[in-house]
Amino acid sequence: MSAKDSELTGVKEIARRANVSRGTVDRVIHNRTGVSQKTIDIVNAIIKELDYQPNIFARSLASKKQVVFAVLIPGVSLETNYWEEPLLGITEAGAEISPYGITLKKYLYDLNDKKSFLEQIALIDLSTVQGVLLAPSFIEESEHFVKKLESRKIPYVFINSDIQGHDSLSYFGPDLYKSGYLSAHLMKYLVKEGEEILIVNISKEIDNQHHLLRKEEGFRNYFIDKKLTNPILKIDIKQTDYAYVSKSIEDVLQRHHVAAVFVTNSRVSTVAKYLKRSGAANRLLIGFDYTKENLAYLKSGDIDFLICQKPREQGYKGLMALYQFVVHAKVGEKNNFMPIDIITSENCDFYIN
Amino acid sequence: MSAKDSELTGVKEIARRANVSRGTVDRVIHNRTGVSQKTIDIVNAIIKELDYQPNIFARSLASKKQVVFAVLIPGVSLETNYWEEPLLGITEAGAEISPYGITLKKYLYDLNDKKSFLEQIALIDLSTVQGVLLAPSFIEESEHFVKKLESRKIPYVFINSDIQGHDSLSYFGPDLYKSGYLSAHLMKYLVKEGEEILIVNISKEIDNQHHLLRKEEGFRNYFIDKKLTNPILKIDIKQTDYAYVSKSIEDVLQRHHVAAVFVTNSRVSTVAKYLKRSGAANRLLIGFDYTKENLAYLKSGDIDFLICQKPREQGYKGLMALYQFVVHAKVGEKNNFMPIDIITSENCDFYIN
DNA sequence: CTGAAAGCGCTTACAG
DNA sequence: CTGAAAGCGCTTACAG
Repeated sequence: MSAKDSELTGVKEIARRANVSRGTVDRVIHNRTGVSQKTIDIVNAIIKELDYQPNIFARSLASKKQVVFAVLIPGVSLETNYWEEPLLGITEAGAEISPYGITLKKYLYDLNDKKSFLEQIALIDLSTVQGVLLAPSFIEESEHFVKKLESRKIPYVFINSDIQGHDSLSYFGPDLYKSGYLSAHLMKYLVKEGEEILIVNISKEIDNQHHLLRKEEGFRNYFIDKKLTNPILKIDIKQTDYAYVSKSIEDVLQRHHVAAVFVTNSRVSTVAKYLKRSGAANRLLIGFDYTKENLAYLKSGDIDFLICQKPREQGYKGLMALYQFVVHAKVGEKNNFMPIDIITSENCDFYIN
Repeated sequence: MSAKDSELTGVKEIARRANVSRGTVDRVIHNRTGVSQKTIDIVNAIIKELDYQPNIFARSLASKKQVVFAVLIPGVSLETNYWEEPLLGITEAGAEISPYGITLKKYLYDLNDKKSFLEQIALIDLSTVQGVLLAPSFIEESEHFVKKLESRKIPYVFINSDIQGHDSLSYFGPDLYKSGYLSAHLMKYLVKEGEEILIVNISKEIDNQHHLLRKEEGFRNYFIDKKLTNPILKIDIKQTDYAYVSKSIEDVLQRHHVAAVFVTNSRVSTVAKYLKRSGAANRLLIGFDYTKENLAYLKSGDIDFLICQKPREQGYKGLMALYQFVVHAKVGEKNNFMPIDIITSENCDFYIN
């Protein structure tokens, strides 16, 4: 009956048309070895002609293969609980896709310790992993790692910060440059002409590619673009403990009359603590991220603005993108910049990451 | 071999233990008729004991049933493109779950026309629908409709506004009361003691259960809670065209010295237009939603604050909740209140719904 | 009220 | 390099 035309799809039909067995079609579909080039070409032509879409239910049912994704991000540190949020998003997405046979393996490193990053990488058995979600905090080491992934054709997604020039599936995170630029825009409202502004980078690992520097660049360029004349000072603080940070800030403040401070990451609470204790809290203070400590200082008025970029959503969407690609062969946008939220003491109670 | 212990799961094992056929187990699982109570009890006991989780791949593969969800929301109207956003979120979620055999049928009604709501409902063939996502804009009519859904055991999810006391699967949308309350909190910063404030409700269909009134209530209660003495006026405008709205506002402004205006929905742009034209734009103005028109008036300074509540996310998450329930039998949170975003001319460029 | 058999669209050994 | 057969865990008729 011609009604059977509607069945003209699927592996069986491809096999029929190509005059081969279903097993051979399967081999071609999965690029397995042991098929003559001639057969490969014939089968592929038919696949294309039919616009064949595999039935993922049947596929998953038949191949009892588990899909494993490795997640490589910082753990929560003493100084900041920022990474709680991305992890929550990742866990949420993981729960959603677990019915489809996806398993997550989490590798948490210490943001203050490059060695721990390498250690965690060493723990990942790439032969058992179908995709990687990672925050490439240490540029050089990350580049080395993703090259290894590329050579094994394991897809990977960046979150939180990006490394250009690599073959990542996609990126979910802030537009670092723009978030610095927006911070400067806010700053403009807060300082008067000619008043001095201090940029503070706090991280044990500031090399010349560090993502904090992208924010700084955006910040500075706003002032250049708008032809503003405020002097901009900056310090790189390479220890993260309170004693060291406060000492560093103190040094600058003694020598300069600083009206406003811009801290390029979530460690702004450490600065707020110092300003408050030293009685210098009337200085304006802008920083990043909705951590517990930052929130407290925001509410007490010691931090004026926090810039937030949906850390939870970064994790959620990053993992989903990996899933869509690996399971459904769907490729989404490569660069996915999160909205830049401005949090003040007025709306912070209503903010959800 | 005892290694086979690991297979002790699935329909086959249940059937073996219950001494019945797999067909009978299937009947019990799906509450189909034609099984003796005794058999039902035995099988259910074993299901519970085994904590049986059906394999959704096998299920979908075997039962070629398509799942259809009906989506009942307002279409874009002349006065506001607000509903573009929820629809985008719904479409996005729909694309994600379409590989799992889910189809969407969209029924768009006119927010200004109760009749169109009923007409769209009449178009929905409930016998072909496994779930409904709806914005219950007209309370009474919605209640009638969801009662019908309940009697047919069709699950449904509310977005944008909620109706209490019904058996909805869940709600995704603003906490209306709180968004009014927050608006008042903002308002407090903007007006001086004793200055008059005007509340404006604009809708063709304001009955005494209308969701705009919940926002008004929140707004008023803030002033009561904080013991603020500002006189609060209010008008209900039951036509949405510019001529009518402007006339209504004009009437009030001539008789009262109003310092600030609070419009309880996205039609704030109509008010902004009037205030601007009449040269009264120095009055403070707060309203709702990130529509094209509102954005323009926000940028020009005629609207001071917009309250937004993630319309796209409402649609996306609402549909996903329906999917999780119908396909995976997963029940999520019942009440899902969206974050309340405050948009100003400063951060509006970075806001994404 | 119940069972036996076929089938959903793939993949996986195994045999050649 | 290729094919025939069995099987993944369910559901669907059909027969009784």
